[in-house]
Amino acid sequence: MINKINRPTLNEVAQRAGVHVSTASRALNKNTRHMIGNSIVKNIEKIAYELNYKPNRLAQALRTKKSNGIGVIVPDITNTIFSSMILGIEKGLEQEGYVPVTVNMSEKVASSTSQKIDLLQNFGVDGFILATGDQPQIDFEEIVNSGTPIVMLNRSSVNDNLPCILPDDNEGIRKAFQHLWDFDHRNICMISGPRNISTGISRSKAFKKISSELSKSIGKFPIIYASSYNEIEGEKCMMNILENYKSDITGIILGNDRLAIGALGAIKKFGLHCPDDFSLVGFNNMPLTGRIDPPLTTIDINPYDMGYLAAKKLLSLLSSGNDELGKKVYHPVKLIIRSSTKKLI
Amino acid sequence: MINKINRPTLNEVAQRAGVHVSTASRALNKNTRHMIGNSIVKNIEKIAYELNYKPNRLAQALRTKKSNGIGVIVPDITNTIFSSMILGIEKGLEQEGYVPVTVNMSEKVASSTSQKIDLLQNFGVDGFILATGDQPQIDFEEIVNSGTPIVMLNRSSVNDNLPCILPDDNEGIRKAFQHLWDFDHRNICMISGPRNISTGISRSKAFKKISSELSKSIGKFPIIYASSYNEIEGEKCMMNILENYKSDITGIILGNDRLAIGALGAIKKFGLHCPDDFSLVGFNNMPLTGRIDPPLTTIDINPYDMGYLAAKKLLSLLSSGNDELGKKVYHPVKLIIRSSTKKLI
DNA sequence: TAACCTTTTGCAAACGATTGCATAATATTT
DNA sequence: AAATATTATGCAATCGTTTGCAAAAGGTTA
Repeated sequence: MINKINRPTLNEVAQRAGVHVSTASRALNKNTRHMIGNSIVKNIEKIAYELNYKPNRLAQALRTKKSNGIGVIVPDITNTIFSSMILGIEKGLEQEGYVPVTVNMSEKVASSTSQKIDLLQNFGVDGFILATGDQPQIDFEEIVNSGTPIVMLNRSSVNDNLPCILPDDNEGIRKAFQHLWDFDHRNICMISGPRNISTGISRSKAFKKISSELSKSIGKFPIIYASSYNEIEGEKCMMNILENYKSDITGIILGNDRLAIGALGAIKKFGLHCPDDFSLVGFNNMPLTGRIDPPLTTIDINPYDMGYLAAKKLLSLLSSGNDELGKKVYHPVKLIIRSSTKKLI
Repeated sequence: MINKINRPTLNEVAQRAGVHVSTASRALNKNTRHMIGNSIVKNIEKIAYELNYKPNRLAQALRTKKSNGIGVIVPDITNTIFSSMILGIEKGLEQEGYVPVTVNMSEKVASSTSQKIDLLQNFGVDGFILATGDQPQIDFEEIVNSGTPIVMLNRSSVNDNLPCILPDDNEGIRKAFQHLWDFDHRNICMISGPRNISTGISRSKAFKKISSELSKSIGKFPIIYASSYNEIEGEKCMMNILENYKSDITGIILGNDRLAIGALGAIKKFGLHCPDDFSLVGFNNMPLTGRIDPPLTTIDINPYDMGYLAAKKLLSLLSSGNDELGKKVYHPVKLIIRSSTKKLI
């Protein structure tokens, strides 16, 4: 019923130029242009331009098995961390003519991730960037089981056989911890993200490692695990601390900023004050964290750059097949000191 | 060099079943299944399942000129308003097997929007949802100039010949205004979004209309235009008010929440207080606006629902060709009263 | 001038599905 | 039983590109 636009085809261009379609194809393609006589190339180019000819990517993809599309899977597009990553990916891909095709995992679980991968494969994507947040034990390489290259973003692969771009959680937690330590805090606790999410695991692990290194047995360093990465959980966990550890704890490192925002709420509700009573350090440096009360000290992970890097890594995999950038890249993080931390008096 | 997975083709399925590929095609297609003998259909289905056959969408799209992809263009994916819309779109499309292919406009301008449209058309998308933020005078219908249906989201079309889903800006501003009025504010000003963005235009227009209706010449109702929708501009505009209108103005309606957050910063810097000295009403109900200091009174536009609606509208256009839902849909908005507004003493 | 390269172009087969048309097989009517 | 209608299947073209191979045209060498 709805008839689509009749974009000019290569055939039409060829006919106007009085040549065979294959000649036109070669003339318009950088790698085969040299096979065709110079004046003919010029003529075909002129006609293609006049007709505003654009190759049909579907037909190209079908023939060449190369779609110039990259499948991107993120857990939640409304989380600015991930949307910034997508922006970086888009930027990184566009120079080579690739386009990200993004799908969202929102509420669904493991089984559905492979469905999404399936869907994207049916669209003929040339590669994947997976920033899924779920259990690290799923082996995506097996799911894709083909030569289609994969880059993991913001999470590591199950048996380290896929390249990945990760925030340097270890350094981030170290900087957060050191910052509190420098402010004379000795009883520092962590409200960590869930144990079934890769960053939840790595950040709490880093906390354990660094606290044991730095403390030399002075101080207490409990970890409380939130069951998900949101404000409500942050508030709940902070309540727990206020009720059980109140007398000791003065410094708190949060698994991400959303937990920190929730914790801030709990402190306020309890009639206490940040940073006077508690110093808090978040993670991620989400937008607006500098605008809340108090402006949050946090770890900046630069998700845009991470996305950009992931794109570049994937492109290098696509062109060369081998990955010059190394398997695992820990992306540097920065401590952003604002007003939620204070020197202990 | 990289060899893609050999997904089973329809031909393979057909061969195993001992039938011709066309028979297999018809057997697997709902609309043609009745043409094929029952036992053969069963057998083909069984084999297709065993081989995990999935049709190659590229080939399908090439043949049928229907890709099941919907092109979505948004101005900024990192803005939660738009990412929520995308989520809604995704949800709305998925029941019919359509998938959104989203591209971002970020820094680029008009000329580039048509480039993106071009790109998406080369991917063979069946329809467009355009949530671009730029000048309303661009006629997208002309750019697409074909039967490909378009739905505008969050902005209206140049000559009202495209269906669109818009937040009910008029109602939103009315509710904001009425709320301040009920709190005895009589000198109410607006810090509006830029004049070259559709919501900037419609919201300031609504403010003018409602202020003149409601005031009966009591009070002052100036409008200040921000040059873009961000915190820095909000701060700048608020500074302007603090310096020039300080003595009169007590209520302020902001073009969006980001402007409101900036304004809040300016008030603090000036040593004044919200809501004691100024009552502020934002627009959009962005995440976290309930967590800042003070929690922001704002207008909720429910971008997820808007995206969902846009998807449904597009689907109805695709299937029937005519748009039962009406050309222009104003999506209802809600006043969310928090703590940035206060009764004038 | 014959023999042999090079360079330039066209032919036709792919890629993996869909679909109008023809035909074979079966069922129904007369 | 013949004629006709119905149902089930196969054939082959098609969508718009790309690409291996063949062939033609022109140039060089002996």
